Amino acid sequence: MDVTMKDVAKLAGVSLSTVSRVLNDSSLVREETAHKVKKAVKKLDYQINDSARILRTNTSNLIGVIGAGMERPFLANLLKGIEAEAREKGFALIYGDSDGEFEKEQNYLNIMKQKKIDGIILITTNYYNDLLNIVKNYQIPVVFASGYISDPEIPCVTVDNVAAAYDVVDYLTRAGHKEIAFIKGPDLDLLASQERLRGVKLALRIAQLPYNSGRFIEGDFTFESGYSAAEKIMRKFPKITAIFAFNDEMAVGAIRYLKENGYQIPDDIAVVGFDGIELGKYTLPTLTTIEQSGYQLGLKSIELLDKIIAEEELEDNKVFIPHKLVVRESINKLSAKELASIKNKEVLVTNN
Amino acid sequence: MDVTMKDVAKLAGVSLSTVSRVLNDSSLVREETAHKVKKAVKKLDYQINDSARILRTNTSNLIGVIGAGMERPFLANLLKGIEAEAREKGFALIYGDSDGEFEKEQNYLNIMKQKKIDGIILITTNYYNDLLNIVKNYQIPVVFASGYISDPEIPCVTVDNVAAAYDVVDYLTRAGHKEIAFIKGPDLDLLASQERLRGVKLALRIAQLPYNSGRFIEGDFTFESGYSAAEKIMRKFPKITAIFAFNDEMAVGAIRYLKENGYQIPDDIAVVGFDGIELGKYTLPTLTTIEQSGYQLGLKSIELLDKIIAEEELEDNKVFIPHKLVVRESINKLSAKELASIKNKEVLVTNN
DNA sequence: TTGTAGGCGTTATCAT
DNA sequence: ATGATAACGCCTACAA
Repeated sequence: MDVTMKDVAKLAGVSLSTVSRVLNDSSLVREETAHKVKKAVKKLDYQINDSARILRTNTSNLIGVIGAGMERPFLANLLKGIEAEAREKGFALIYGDSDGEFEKEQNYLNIMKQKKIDGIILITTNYYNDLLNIVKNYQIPVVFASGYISDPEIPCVTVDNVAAAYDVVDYLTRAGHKEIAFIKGPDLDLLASQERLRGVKLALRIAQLPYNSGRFIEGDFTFESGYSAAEKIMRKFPKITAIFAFNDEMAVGAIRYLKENGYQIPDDIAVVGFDGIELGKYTLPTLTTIEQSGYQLGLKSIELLDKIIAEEELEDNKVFIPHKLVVRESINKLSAKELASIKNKEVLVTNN
Repeated sequence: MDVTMKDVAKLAGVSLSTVSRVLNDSSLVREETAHKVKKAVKKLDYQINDSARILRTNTSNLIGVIGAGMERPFLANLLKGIEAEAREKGFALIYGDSDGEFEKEQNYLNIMKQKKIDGIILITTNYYNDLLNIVKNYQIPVVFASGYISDPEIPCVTVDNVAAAYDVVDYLTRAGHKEIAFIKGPDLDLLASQERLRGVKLALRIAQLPYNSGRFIEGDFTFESGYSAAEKIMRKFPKITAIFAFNDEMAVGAIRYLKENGYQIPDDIAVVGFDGIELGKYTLPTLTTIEQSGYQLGLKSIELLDKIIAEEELEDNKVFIPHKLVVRESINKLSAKELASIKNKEVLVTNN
């Protein structure tokens, strides 16, 4: 078997407890003794047995992450942010993908509980309401990182999807677009996509444009679904002048369809995405989009979770990360005057 | 504290060992007793304490994954494949990103050892030689999933990078391209990028074209590096007719530069990528590339690792996943006759 | 078929 | 300042 504290104690000529004290930097140990122990640790290349420690202390320095569709660039960066900040704070990560299925989510929740995780980050949108109950029951610190959770007990970190979607439509209408179609996310997505929908509706109402549910085509956040949604849109609504896709991949898929079929972007059709993934800077035309940082989202999620685990007082358990509309080639820019009218507009959208 | 086996035993009116037997489906337990126990388990919502089990059995059903740059679409899919197959086989995942830094890799290796992982998957290319030594020392089953490892003791799963890169250049030369430039990976990447380089050199030699190291521009697998590499290439080698980028993102970055500067693709410049990420089907022009499945790569890696953990006899500890050259709009297709000359060619490249 | 008891490697509570 | 000892929750001989 592996080297244990016992071996270290023997080599250093001290007792088990002393070794333990040294390893946990207890102050009540003579420097000389500590030195002996450390030497023995190094010599034997001793590694602590985490299971034994966890069994005894009931704290694991382990954070569980349950996600879905994490191969999407935005979410891949989210995971990267989570990992980096977790490492920084001394946590290791248990990672599971739920494919958006409730059963798998439950399953991972159980596994993670069995491993005595200190906290959990949920990046999942379909059955979050059902999850909420389980999670509350489990009494494990949790942070949602996939949208706004209205339950006041549940901490979450997210972009302000309503405001961001509002900004997009607001910009488009001020640029003169009256006939806009939308590629929304899956109806199963109860968070981000629904929130963006609300932002869109709000902006349409303010601009006194009609809300026509037929113009919202369902996609699933893939290139392919953006492509085929664009096809549907142009067939059903040939008079459309702008398309707002609820993520960048769908927007890129739509652009491919449009260009393939002879539409000029932005002159015939303006296209806007959401997320601000790197790709958007390298398409032709480059992609106008809502820029938000997945990495930042991940980082903030761990930060919040860490505070909850440490039982610190929270300022707020709802955290928003910044976003901004980045206007690139896929839409026509507003004139300076038109732009000013936006800058001065009153804040119409609040965070709920 | 949580519910333990003791509580279950008491409620079911049996002893601890009986409960343990039931939970591990030992055959030596009366069905009736088993039923009682299971009822108690359900009633109390008992969850095993994994740390205690691991401490006792010294096996964790935990697999460690150390990667770098996992936000790249190909690698994100690799992780997805790993996760799916690991779950299928009853493993949970500990995931760590090394940023390609040796120190972080070492660090995670230690952490994972402390957690008594059953095996480890390494997706890292920079210092793999240094890692090898540590890993061998640790005596933990390992699989490399990022390139061919020549050390016969070390299992790995990978695409045949040499053959694939050869295929690309072979196709280009037969299509008449004599002036080809390359966007390679980081020189620090000691695996995939180096192997592709070898495939390229081989094909150039066979085609009796000169090898000119100046025509290999270093990139880092990002869009941005592809863009700026293309810029360098066109400035230094205006007579170039084809660019082969060692991954799809760099190819897309290059395409953006070329189109932005008035080059027609493929007529002025042909462009080929590597990986076959989904995006390549939606660019304009669509991207010619080597298609390999990251998901499949992940799946096979776990499959192999699982066999090693179970101490099954291996057919081979070097596993190759399939690849194929997918010709899309970014290069001109070969005529049927030219194509035939490839199909009939003798296999010039072997797997080492 | 079931129960008893010892031990996995730590930490924490007592003494000393 | 250090050491002996009892848990933590589980598995597994061995005994019954």
